[in-house]
Amino acid sequence: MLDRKYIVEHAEEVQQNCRRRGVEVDVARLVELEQQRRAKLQEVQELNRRANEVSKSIGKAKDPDEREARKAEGRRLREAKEAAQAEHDTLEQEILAIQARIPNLTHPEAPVGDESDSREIRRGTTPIPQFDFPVRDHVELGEALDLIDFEGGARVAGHGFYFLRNEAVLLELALQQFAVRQLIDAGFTPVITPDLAYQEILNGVGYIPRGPETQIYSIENSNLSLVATAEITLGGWQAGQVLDADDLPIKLCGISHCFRTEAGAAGRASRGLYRVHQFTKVEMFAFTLPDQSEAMHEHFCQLECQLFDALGIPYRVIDTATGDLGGPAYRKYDLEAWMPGRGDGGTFGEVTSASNCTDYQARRLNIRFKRTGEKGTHFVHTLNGTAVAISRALIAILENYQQADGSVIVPEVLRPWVGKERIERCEE
RNA sequence: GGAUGGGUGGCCGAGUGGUCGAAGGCGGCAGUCUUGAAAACUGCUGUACCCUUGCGGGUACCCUGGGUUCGAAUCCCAGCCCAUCCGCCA
Repeated sequence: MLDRKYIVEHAEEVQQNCRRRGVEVDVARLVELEQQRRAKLQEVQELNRRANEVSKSIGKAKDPDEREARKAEGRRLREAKEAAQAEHDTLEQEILAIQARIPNLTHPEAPVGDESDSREIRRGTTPIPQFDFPVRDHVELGEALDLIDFEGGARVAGHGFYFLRNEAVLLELALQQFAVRQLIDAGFTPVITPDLAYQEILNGVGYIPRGPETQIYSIENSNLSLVATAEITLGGWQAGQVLDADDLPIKLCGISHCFRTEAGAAGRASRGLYRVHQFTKVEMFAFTLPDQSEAMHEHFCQLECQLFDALGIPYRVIDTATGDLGGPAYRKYDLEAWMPGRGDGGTFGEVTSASNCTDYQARRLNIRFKRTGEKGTHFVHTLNGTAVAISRALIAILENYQQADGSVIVPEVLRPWVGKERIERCEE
């Protein structure tokens, strides 16, 4: 959510920003309603003030008649106040409905346009592999090597679920270990978070559970939902808190399961592990001072690159275009790994994403900071970035490291945890 | 699942109808003292919003939503959440 005052004072700029981000919102209408609301608020406050005055005077009134007259006066004022308050609240609701749809401001260097305008800003150190044999995709490899069981997953929980088996299990654990290790070294506090969160937390972070187009699984008869990412729980962790400026920035890396309904995603390039209903993810998250967030964003992107370079997976980094940023992000870098088995002859597929949400999430989650000795509070900035989304990382590893004989080499950095150099199945 | 007890300021914790935005403590800020620091002592110290060029003034907020009342942190109703104990269980 953007600051109301800022919207009113920069209506033209905000309207323009909405256009660029492909969101249709009537900012002028909000400004108009806000003016009405303020006038109404003054009316409410004035009536309240007078009613309070009357109430205080009742104790002093000696004469019973006088007393009754005062009471009647008080009653009348409170009723008038209630009426004005109701009008005010209606306005407030209308304003909020508009305000909630306004996306975050945008970094001036973010490319303007839709997905096709996103800008490639960098490549990984690993070159795209050339194969002199027919390339298999991860589904074939996973089946042949007995690593992934989609049929079993579907039997138990439906399409989009799967069993990881054998070395795939070791790879998942190794990826977690590897990522968490690197991040601890980079000063992150490792955290395993709940896999469920309250509605208000989801909303604060910017997810909308229980809508018709929701991506979120909700628990019946409760206001809990399964999280779609640890961003939700890590951001929610400090909801409603006032942090000490001296404690910032706070850098966390959280491991959680991620659940997504992927409603309406059928038919998209989503074979195998690419678009699943559950996966594990190691997520980076930071609470920072406002003037720290841009540097932290670069830091996140840097770390993601470092991880995928170390894994030996080719990738490119995308500076996401305005139309593709979603609501909360001020700027977003996506890291797209080369997936040789995807599409026709291989394509890049998104594996991580790092967003600077500035104070957009913090305002909804009500996370502020205070400088010692300074009056008042300010909203923190929040950032999130994927370290490793296991399912997609698995795709990239299996497909890039496949060999002519159908085996898959284990990335060197993961061998300590996987315990072998090569994944292969002996014919029985 | 059963039984209790709770949700009050940055934190802890008093407060059962007006004098309560709220005692006390911690933390923070300023000062006295000290070569400096610590300790001790003194004073100040919630948040949001509105009006005002400024000085300043006002309104709301004691989990949420209803209700009673001229007036509610305080009384009534409903809900949400948290904690502890017991049972069950990895």
